[in-house]
Amino acid sequence: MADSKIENVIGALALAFADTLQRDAQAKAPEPGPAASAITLIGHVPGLSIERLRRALSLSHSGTVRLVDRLVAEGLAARFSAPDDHRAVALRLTPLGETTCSAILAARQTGLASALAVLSSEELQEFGKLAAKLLRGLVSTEDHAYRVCRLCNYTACLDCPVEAELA
Amino acid sequence: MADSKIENVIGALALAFADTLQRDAQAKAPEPGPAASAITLIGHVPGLSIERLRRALSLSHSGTVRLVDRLVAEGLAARFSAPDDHRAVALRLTPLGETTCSAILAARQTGLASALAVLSSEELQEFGKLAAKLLRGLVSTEDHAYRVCRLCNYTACLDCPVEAELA
DNA sequence: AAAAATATATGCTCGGAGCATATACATCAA
DNA sequence: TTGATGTATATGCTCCGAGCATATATTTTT
Repeated sequence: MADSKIENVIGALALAFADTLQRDAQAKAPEPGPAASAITLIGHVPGLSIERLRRALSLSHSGTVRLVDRLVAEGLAARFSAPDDHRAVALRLTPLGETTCSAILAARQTGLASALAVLSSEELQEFGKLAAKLLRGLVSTEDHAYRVCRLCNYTACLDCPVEAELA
Repeated sequence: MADSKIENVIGALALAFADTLQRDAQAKAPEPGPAASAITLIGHVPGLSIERLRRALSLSHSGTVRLVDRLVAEGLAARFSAPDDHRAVALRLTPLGETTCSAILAARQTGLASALAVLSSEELQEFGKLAAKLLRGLVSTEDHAYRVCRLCNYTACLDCPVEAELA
């Protein structure tokens, strides 16, 4: 099999996976777009600032502020003043936000698992090993790491290759 | 390695790959969003109708019509009446559109190749084999196939697993 | 031939996203 | 301490893509 063909197949698979991942996640979010990622990120990093969120989501500053406005209006998140830097906002999920976050992660997990079900256990292990190697090669900065892991279920990702690469 | 962790890693990798893929592709397109996919799809399927394009891009009808309006206004595509169905529009790329299409595919290819460079040749073969198996399991309808392959370089994808699955 | 379905086009409105700007706080220099 | 610069957040303004509802043309079905 020629390399260019392999690259094509991998690219198509990545698009397909990312599509279903985002579709499943967004279906449980209050609105389409980056809201689902914002919720899971805040859920994983309580006290996250708007600026870090902005970089993780690759949005403009005002876009991020408005997104947070909407999340707060929906009762999913709340603003606190950051203890260490009084300019910054510390974002946290409300109990309702936590529930939504769990629903998003569960939906994402279900979709992924069913897409991977065609692989045998050995194949899944092998695929995961190579995926981890690729992931380590991709992530360089902390901002990029937040971006890549924006829909991850962190409780399931102890010993994450992204963290390993940054450390 | 627990399955849930493997799924997490694979999901993150898919997001990361899809991100760079779309970023690289959109950088060569006249506008962000689905324009890059529209151009490569029309490039691969000359005579494509707006309705098929709509389904491949998961847009509304009016959104697709307006997108095509813009592509035509930019001189990248042209509308013809379809020979078999006089209701339908047959879309084709102009020479300028072909150039843009090639640039998009080349940028996508470059980004993918560099992301995959950390794998050895054997690992790449193995990863591609498993990716092809996953892809075959994912694609069911022809519309979905167009969607999955919306940024593929079709000339590099002879004997594509998606086509194999549909046949 | 009439009715239903399909493909495209367009007026209208909504809402998310960015730009420019304003304010508050932090940090560094003198 | 004070002043200057940089950083974090907020908001008025505008633009533009996206969907809804509707209209028209063509094909298919009855």
